[in-house]
Amino acid sequence: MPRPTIQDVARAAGVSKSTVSRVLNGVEDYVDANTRRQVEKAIAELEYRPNALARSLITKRSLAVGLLISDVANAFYHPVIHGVEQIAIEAGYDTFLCNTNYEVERGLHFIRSLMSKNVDGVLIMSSSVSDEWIAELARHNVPTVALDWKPNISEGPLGVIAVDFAAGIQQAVEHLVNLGHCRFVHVAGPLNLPTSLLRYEAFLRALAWHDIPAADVALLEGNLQFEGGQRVLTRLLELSPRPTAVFAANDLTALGLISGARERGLRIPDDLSVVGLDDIALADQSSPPLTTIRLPKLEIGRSAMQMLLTLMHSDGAACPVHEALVKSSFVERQSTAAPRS
Amino acid sequence: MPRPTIQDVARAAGVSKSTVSRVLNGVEDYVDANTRRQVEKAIAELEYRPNALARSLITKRSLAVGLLISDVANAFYHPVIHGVEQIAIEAGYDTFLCNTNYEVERGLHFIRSLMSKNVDGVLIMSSSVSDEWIAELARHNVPTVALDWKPNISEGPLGVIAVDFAAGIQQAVEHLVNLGHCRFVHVAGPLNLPTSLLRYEAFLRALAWHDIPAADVALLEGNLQFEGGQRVLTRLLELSPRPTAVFAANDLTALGLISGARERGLRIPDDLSVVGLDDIALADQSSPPLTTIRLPKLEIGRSAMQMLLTLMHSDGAACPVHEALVKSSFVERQSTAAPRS
DNA sequence: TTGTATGCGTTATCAC
DNA sequence: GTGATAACGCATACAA
Repeated sequence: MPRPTIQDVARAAGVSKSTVSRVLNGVEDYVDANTRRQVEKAIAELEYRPNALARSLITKRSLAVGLLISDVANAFYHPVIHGVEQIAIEAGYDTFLCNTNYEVERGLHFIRSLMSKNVDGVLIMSSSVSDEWIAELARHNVPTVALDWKPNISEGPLGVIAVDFAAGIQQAVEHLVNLGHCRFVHVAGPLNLPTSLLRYEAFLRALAWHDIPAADVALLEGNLQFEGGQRVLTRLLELSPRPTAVFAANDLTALGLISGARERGLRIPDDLSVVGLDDIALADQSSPPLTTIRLPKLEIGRSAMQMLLTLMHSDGAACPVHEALVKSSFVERQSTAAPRS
Repeated sequence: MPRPTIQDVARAAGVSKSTVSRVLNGVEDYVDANTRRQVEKAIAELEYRPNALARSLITKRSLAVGLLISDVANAFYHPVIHGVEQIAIEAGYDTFLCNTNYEVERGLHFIRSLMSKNVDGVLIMSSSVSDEWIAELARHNVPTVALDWKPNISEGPLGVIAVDFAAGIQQAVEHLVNLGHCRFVHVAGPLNLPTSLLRYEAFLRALAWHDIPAADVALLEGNLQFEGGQRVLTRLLELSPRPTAVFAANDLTALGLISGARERGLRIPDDLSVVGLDDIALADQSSPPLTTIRLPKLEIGRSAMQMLLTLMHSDGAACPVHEALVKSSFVERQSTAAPRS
């Protein structure tokens, strides 16, 4: 037996489809109390549920949004996802979670799939935003909010959650310099991502402020993942002179570095100070607990979804690109100490 | 400008909708090579993408499946999700990932939402499967595969991935007994879940095999989460006589126990041996690395999706409930040792 | 207050 | 090979 349709309900209640439709969406549309009860009874008995496809085919809205992230296994996204879902559920929206797996191609596939399913908006919380994604969405006028993306468009249903890394990085650098460090490395994310360079430059600026020249800071490329950190440690050890402090583009990389260091018998923080970025849950459970720069992850998720709601509801009005700024802050734990030498 | 429809393409190519539809789904349906190129050109120029809603409204298939899990933040699910997506993508299916947040109500909401979106099947990889969910899906004939669920129905488009905990638990118990332990605790998941009792009973049976009476093994209730493990440690310490070894229902709980123990100055494994279950990625990065029982997580995801494909394609044929068994195995690391006393 | 008719964007069943 | 035309399940303008 196939699922009952609105027609079946109408028959069972002895009314027409439109009447059923009215009690279904019944806001202000007056329908007689008696017939309403008839219809509700029929709905309950048949366990009727409206077909969301048919409905959104005609209303042009699906009460659903897409949420793209790079990797569910990356703990950074967990509070973000949670924050998004909090607001979404409150507002009656379903969220489709899509794992891009750090692949541009995969993300594009999801975006097309989401659009073909008429989602009302898309959240791109992936650290590896592709301009191509945004372009595709903008061209089709789909409300979109992206995390940490430099808008090169100034108009449309677009929003950006910008992260002010500078503040936290400043404090971290001050901390390291005060400890007496003077040879640094930055292990960046993939260098083709704009955000990778932004973090690196903020690091350089903060160091310059303390009269440390760019020449004293090496740059290595990681992949924002744990095993990337492990791997890159080998190359870090080949650096000469050996750096005493490393700033990783994210906590996962930092934890990978620590793990790799331990395997080689190095002691953290005595032989190497490590600073991460994100402050994922793991950061203070690791050993040693990770000194890091905290991003307000739950808030990022919440305000992104909030902003998306605004965009979706300000239907069509040609608005400028929305922007929100969230701040970072420094968290001192035990993966940093004065250099030994 | 709204998204172009099949009609727009037809006009642009100077043909009818039907022809466009043919090249779209073009299997072996003969369409003149010339007109085909005309149509493809128009499609490319308009960047036309078929509306998945309208399509599945008539085909009754959406090429999408729902994937319910308890919590994206629980690392156990990451390889499972990955495995599901591997097979799904291969087969051309999209997956909708839904976070039940360990709440029955939320899961039910998702299931209804998925059904109303005409998903072709549902995967319930949540550790807290509700019979109500399965009933709802079965009643509407939606192909479903559940993890670790005791079927009380014998027919329908249903599949079960059963986990053989016994083997791994046996080995773990043997390991502990050989070390000289004789006073045990089990920190279970929520006791209203059937799977919680199954693990507990398997533990008791394995101990009985070594002539350890049920009286010597205490039972505490956790919640399968890290902080639950931390919390329950307090109650563990109040036990008298103090147990020397604890078997946790999952790794998260075990890691929470270890974290709680460390806070109170206990040393693991000297003061307390801890065995987990799952073997999540974190397990061998923790300190000390966690002795645990490994579940083949990727395989669980892969075979679940594989089974779902089978169910979805064996359309309507009244088949018995499919069942697959995956095995557990013991992994010795460093959170277990001989008791001190 | 309720019913009828039309259309959303597809695929499917016919004719041609 | 190709083009009308009828569904699919629903919402909605309009008529009653």
